[in-house]
Amino acid sequence: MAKKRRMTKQRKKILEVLRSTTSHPTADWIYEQVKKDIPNVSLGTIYRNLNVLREMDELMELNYGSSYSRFDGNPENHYHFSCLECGKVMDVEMEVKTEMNQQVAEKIGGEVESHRSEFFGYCSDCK
Amino acid sequence: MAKKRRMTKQRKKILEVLRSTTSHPTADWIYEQVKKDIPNVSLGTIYRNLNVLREMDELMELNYGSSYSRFDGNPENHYHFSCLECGKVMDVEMEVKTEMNQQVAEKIGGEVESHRSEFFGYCSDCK
DNA sequence: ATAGATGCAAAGGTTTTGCATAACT
DNA sequence: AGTTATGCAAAACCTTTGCATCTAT
Repeated sequence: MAKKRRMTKQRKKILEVLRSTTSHPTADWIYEQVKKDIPNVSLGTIYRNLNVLREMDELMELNYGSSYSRFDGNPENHYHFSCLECGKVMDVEMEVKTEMNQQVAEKIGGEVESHRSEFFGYCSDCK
Repeated sequence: MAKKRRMTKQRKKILEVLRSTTSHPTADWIYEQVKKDIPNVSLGTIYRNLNVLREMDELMELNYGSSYSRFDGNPENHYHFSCLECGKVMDVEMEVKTEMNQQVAEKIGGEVESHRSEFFGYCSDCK
């Protein structure tokens, strides 16, 4: 059976930070924000909680190209756009094409639960 | 101007390994294969060449979730399926929906050059 | 001849972990 | 009380890099 989860002040604050931005922050940025409230929080705690929260489907982990992950506090499935110039990652407000899942399931002869898409190009500032 | 590239035996062998499989191998797996022919090849050379080959658009780098990259010797844009049970990554033989790029460009007010999609679920062996 | 590539080993940056202690429920 | 989480620091992990040497063109 699943483990019981406690809502510690660290975990609560991490979620709060994630929910209050649409900037898809890195673990380190989250660490810096949480430290403002809980000065002696450790990076290990940030990583442990990000993993727990991902298992709880409270966030999405993104990793496109860069050597570090970014985290998205919006657990609803949605698409992302990544600027090739400035590296910014933004949400795309477009409905997810779930019908593609069925098409792929037929192609591979398996079951498809979800998909993710990332778009690459130049944002309005950089183009 | 772009650098001149040499076709060393290491680079040639790495490409050969990549082209001869559809298994989306890791750098380490490629290293093991190349070592069979060139026993004293170094991992650094594998990584350097994978980066060069990516710049030359001879391969695609994939990084979904896991902590290490996988490489795809098929440089044509195509979709991938990743099995949540066994971790296998396979190509999806379906045409890329390029019309989505334009839709996203309008949403974000920028330019979109490409997109990639990964489908998640259970393959025919695991479902 | 010479710019580009290699091998080796060390360094790099991100993420995970062991352990003793603290704190939710 | 009991078990889950934290802080700290060390370790793990994948990838990159410096440097002397080699090699493709």
